[in-house]
Amino acid sequence: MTTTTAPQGRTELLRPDRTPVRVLVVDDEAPLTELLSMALRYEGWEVRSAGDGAAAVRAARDFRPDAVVLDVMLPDMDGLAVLGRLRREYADVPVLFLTARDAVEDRIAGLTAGGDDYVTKPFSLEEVVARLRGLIRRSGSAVAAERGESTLTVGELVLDEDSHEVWRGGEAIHVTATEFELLRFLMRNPRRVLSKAQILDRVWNYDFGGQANVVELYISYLRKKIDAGRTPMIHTRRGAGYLIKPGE
Amino acid sequence: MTTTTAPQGRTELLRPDRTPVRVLVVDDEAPLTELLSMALRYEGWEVRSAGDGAAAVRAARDFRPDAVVLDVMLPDMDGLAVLGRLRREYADVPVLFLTARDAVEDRIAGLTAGGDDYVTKPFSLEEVVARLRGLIRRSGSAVAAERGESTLTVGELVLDEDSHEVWRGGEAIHVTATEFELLRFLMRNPRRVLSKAQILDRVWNYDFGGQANVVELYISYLRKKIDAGRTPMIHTRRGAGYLIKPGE
DNA sequence: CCGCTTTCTCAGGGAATTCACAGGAACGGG
DNA sequence: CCCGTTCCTGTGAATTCCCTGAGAAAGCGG
Repeated sequence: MTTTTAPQGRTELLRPDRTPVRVLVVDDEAPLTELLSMALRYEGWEVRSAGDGAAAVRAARDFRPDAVVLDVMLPDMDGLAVLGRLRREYADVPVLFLTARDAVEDRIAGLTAGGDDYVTKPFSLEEVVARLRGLIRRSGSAVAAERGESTLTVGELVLDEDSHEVWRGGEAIHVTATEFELLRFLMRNPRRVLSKAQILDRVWNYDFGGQANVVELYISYLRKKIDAGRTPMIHTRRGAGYLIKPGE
Repeated sequence: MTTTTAPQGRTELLRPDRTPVRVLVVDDEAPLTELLSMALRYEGWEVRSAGDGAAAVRAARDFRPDAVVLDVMLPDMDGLAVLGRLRREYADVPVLFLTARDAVEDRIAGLTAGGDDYVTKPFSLEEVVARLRGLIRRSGSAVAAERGESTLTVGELVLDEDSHEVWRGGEAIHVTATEFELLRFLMRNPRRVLSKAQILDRVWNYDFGGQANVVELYISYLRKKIDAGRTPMIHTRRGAGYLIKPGE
């Protein structure tokens, strides 16, 4: 697990009064709450967590979160009931739902109606963070410290989180879903070495049980697409990890 | 699964004093009220809700809505009675009726004579939002922040929300009701990936319990009509969803 | 009531993607 | 310069994801 602490500067989100964005995490599986809290704090956000619906409602009342991460399955009450309660006293807070993959079809119906969003378990932290950022950005409860629209830029490399498109120097590059998430993670941490363990933690689902060399493999894929011929932007720091930076 | 929909700026409606449009939702089924409120708030509107006729009249009195969504079947009094009361003290407010599909069509016909409109249950959120927009726009109680008329345009593709007509580069294209709503949703979010779940949520009726691959099917239909031969505007982002954008 | 349109399910086929494995290359310490 | 370690990448197989034809069911207009 990751232990770094510095938040990303580039697209940092802040509340209008320049204090950190506040996020409430509601899930009954403690390890998961822990994992999420760490990842969100890493974003520079203030995090509070609750293990059941009642606690969630209480927490919301005095914490006044800017966004909520809510497991649809809770021990005491249905996630939907919690949602109802939250919305009653706190109408506009955007919610990111967590749900089991196979529950999607039926229970999710209507959840994303209000502009909310959801992620299926098991998820990757990058996914959760990206979605949450989107929700907060769009809810208008936060102010983008810099107007970054929905794109990340590193040198001549541009990645659009809305359209899932990538360009290098104007030329469009096709990337697969996994490649996209890996590249997004790299680009959100330009010039910073990311270890393979860190990458696995953030980009792959938290229950991924495969070989650690998938990271090497996908770095290799990305290089073929991003760096092919040109001056390399993706660099290896032997024994440490990988980093991306502008090519010259 | 991806991204959420963002509030559409393009055709945003505001009151003459630049405050948000106000909508009163009257229905006795709480989950439905919830769903509607979420979707309407997401449009940037201010929403108040009431569970029965008496509450509705009371709410209208101090909320002064610009439009009302009114279930024709209410526990305490007939929707018609509510309408009467509302109209007595608040003559011009446009009303969108909600009615069961098999309800007597002629009674409704009379109701909508005055420029009101109705939607049958179960409805899709896209449908309700579109109708409500139409009502508000026509009632003159709101001012279009930008003059968007009633058409959506993406590249050479034009969709008229009033007449339900579609053209690509001048050539008229016939689309069915479902195809129209899907296309409208895509066009309201150009260049943004919409997940199949999101599309199901907004375009299909809220009680649709079918296979998620209807979305694939209807995308396929639309492509045959919109993209046939020409440069494609509808794109698949494998593992993420679909998006529409100008074809060059 | 009949025929046409529209909506939707089902299932097969095809293609893109993910991932394991393994041999070879590159690196760095001694 | 040698050797162990770390990293790179080709091959191929399994899996997932997507597309679409065929046809049943439901709706609509006359």
